[in-house]
Amino acid sequence: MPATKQKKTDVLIELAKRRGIFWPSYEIYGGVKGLLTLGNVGFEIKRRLENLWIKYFVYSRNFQIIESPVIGPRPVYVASGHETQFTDKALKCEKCCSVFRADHLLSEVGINVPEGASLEHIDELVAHNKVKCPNCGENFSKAFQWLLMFKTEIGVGDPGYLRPETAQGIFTEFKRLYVHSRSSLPLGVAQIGKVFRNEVSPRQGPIRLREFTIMEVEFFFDPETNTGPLDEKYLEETIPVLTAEDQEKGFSGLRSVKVRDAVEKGFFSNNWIPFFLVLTKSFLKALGIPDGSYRFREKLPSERAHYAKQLFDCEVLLESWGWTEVAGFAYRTDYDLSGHMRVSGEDMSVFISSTNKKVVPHVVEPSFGAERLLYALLEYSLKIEEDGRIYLSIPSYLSPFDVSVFPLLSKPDFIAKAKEVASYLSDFKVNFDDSGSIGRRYARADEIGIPFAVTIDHQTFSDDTVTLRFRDTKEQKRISIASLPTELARLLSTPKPLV
RNA sequence: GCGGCGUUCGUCUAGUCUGGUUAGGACACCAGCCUUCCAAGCUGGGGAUCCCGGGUUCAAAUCCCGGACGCCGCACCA
Repeated sequence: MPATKQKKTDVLIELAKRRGIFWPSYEIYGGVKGLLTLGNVGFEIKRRLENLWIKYFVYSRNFQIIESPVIGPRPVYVASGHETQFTDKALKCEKCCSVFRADHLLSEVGINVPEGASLEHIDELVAHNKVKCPNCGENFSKAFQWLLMFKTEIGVGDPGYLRPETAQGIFTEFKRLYVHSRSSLPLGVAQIGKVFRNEVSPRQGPIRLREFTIMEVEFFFDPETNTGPLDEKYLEETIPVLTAEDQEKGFSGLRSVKVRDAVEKGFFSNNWIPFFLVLTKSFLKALGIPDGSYRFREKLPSERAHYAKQLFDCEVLLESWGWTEVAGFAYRTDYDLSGHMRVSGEDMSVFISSTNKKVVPHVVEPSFGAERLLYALLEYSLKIEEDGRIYLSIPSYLSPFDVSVFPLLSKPDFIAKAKEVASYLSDFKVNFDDSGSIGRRYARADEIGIPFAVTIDHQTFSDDTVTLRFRDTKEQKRISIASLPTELARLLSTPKPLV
């Protein structure tokens, strides 16, 4: 089948394996669902995507950014509510091995399971009511915890968990972080790192992973005094929204909402959420994800995480997986800090001088999935032309190399000169390639999205000029070697956030 | 986890139904020649535990059983 007729997803997954963007991990042992290895190319694109996120969500707001441990002791996830909320009690049939959620199964046969019922209590209910497997009618083995967090042991015998979100590593350090920001609110603290979720049955290839990278900000504020930004430029922005109300009426598209109107109508539970939505809009633009291809969907009460009072997902439209969550925006109120106060006994409240009150700060959390954004970026940059040419039209500042340097001919004098130019450009990440023909080298570079190519040709030897080729148009211009650094720096500069 | 379908060089695949040569091809890759700008050509080369384990058979990529992984539905997705 010609590439032009194939699904983008298939072309992209094939390209990803072939050229070192990403592939399933542990293939020599048969592979493990939901685990992915990023190759040389994928690693660099993801790292640049993370750096761009930091520029937008950390540096531009003067937030802190920290790195906390991946492993947490059990009390952290007792306080956060994950140990009870992120766990299901399950029953497994002794004969056919079907697994059921205990509370769902028992309530289906008319038995009410109290919140937080122990495993022993569930076993008693099953035995007393003679509940059998609905598949084959056999007995169940003892009820067990179906834990969506990966459990581990710290030292000998101390239970711990791999974090399912980076947030708790910020909440637990809040007292110190607050001091570091001169004991003042509002305060934003960001973190980028791996998180772990033991999904029952991950599907959707690179989209649903058991281990992935979260980029998130915990934004602490006093709901009484820090009511959110009100500058004109921000209020005049529009954002694509699908409201809970629309969804209940069966509407599934998006509507463009002016921030000022939504704020005046009190649509958002606080004014920081729309601020982060507008910032996200400008971030997605910098990733090359076009308007109309993403929306902010308000989650229905039944879909919300246990900690969230209001929750929006940012969803990007993908060819194979439809509207796909790439970011979440949660109003976590004082749920987490209060939880840690209760369990640890530490006071997490702060004193607000203007109101003369002690408050536990409230939190708004924008949280992004890096691998999903990477995938969306790749899918939207993948171009498949009629003649079979495949290239990634990645924004220059996110590409895996800054520039290629090629000799026009694979002859010693051309190669030596090309190496000299490559080393002159050592402030950039250079892809040097002298194998095959020049056309082949351009094609290879285009395929992984390298935006510019410098070619040493015959004229170079007489006047120290080279050709500079542009990936998307294949056009070339002649430029002196001496002016390359300045010109490349200009072409590779990153855009700035809208707000 | 359940049901259906699938898994063969780096990639895509032929072969499997109907067991029987050194598992064939295309593209990619490497070396050399050629080459004054877009995957050209010529010559040569390296590449496959046929997903894994077990069984049937004189003989298994091929048939049977179990498992892993993938896709599609169901369930699950704080």
